[in-house]
Amino acid sequence: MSVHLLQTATSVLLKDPTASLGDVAKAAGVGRTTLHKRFPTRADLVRAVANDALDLIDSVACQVDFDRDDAIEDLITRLVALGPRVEFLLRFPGLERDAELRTRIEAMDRPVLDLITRLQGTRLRRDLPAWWILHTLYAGLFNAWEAINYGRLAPLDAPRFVLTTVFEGVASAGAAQRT
Amino acid sequence: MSVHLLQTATSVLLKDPTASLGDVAKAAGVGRTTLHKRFPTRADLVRAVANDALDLIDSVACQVDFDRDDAIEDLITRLVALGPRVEFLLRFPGLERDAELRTRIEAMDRPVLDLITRLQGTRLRRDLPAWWILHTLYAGLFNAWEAINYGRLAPLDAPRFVLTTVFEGVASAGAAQRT
DNA sequence: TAGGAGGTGAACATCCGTGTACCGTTGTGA
DNA sequence: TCACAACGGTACACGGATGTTCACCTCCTA
Repeated sequence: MSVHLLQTATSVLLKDPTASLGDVAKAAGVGRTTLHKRFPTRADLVRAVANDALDLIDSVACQVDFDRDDAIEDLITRLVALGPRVEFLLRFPGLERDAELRTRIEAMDRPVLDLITRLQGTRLRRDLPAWWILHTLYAGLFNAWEAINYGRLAPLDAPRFVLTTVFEGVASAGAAQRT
Repeated sequence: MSVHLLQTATSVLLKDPTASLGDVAKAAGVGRTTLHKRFPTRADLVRAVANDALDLIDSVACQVDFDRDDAIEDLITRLVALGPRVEFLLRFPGLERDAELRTRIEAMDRPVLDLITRLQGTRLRRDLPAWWILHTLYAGLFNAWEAINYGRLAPLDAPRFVLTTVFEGVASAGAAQRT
C-alpha cells in the first residue's frame, strides 16, 4: 500500500507543511514505526513524495505530443486532473533546496518552455518572456486545484477555466484593449 | 526599529515558514530575548507580521477610488509595489486558522470582489465567476513578486506584465480564439 | 507446522525550538 | 552623577518531534 501512503502524505503535508510524522502515519492508517521503516527520515519521506509527483508528471508528459500546436491544451487538461499530488511539488516550501529534485523540476519545465518559445511565433504573444508564460500556466493550475479543493469549482469545469483565463484573459472580448 | 524587525521577519518566514525564532532574530540583527520581549510567542509574531501586511494593504486600498472603472489597474499597480510583505499574507500556511485574520482578509477582498462583479457588466467577462477573476489577479501578483525576488523581472516592468497577462491573456492578439 | 516477512505498539534516548529568568552593558535624561 | 529603560547574552526548564530498539502479532508459504 505504498502508493496510498504517499498520496496521504501528500495531502497531509500540503495542508500543513509542519505536520508531524505521527500525524502522517495516523492519517495513512499506519503505525509510525512502519512509516520510519519505509522512510527512515522526514527528508526521505518528503523526497519520496516529490519524486512520486515527478513520476506522475513524467507519465503524463510522455503521452503529450509536444510537436502539435495544441499540446499546451492537452498538457493543461491532463495536469489539472492530477490535482494535489502535483500541487505539492510546486508549493511545498524548501523543496528546491534539494539539488536532485531541482534538476528534475528543471527537466520537467524544459519541454514546456521549448513549446512555448516555439508557439510564440504563432499562437502566443511575443511581448512576454517564455518563463513568464510558463509561470502563468502554473498559476492557473494552482487556482484550479485550490478551488476544487475548497469545493468551489467542479473538476470537469477546471480545464476550461484555466485555458480560457490563461489564453484569453479575464477582460471581456468586446471591451476596448487596455493601453 | 520595530518596522524593520517586522519586514525582516516577513522575508525570513516567507522563505522558510519553519524558520526558528533564533533565525528571525539573527536575520534582524537582534537578540532572541529582545524578540521575545516584543512578541512573547511565535504566534504573536506571525500575527503581527500578518496584521502589518493588512495595515499596508489598507493604507493602499484607501487611496484607490473603487468607483472608477480603472480601479483595478490602479490597485494592482500599487499592490505590486508592496512586494513580499503582502505575499506573506496570502502564502503563509495556516494563517487562515486565525479567526481574526480570516475576517480581515475577507474584509480586504470584499471591495475588490464588488468591483469585479460591477465590471463584469462591461469590461470583464461574465462567463467566469468573480472569485475566479480575483484569484487570477492574486496569482498574477504572486508571479510578479516571485520573479522580482529571483531577479528575473524588473520591478518597473511588473505592473505591465501582470495587467497584460491577467486582462488579455498570453495568446497573441491575432491568433484564432480557442474553442 | 515451522519459519520468515511485514506490520504494530510501547518504551527510550535525543535533539531542537520555545519560553523564562537573571545579569551585565549601554545610553539617555533628570 | 544617578536612575531608569532598553537591549543583548547566558543559562535553564519544558515539550514535542524524531529516530531507534524490542517484543509481539499475523499472514503467507515451504
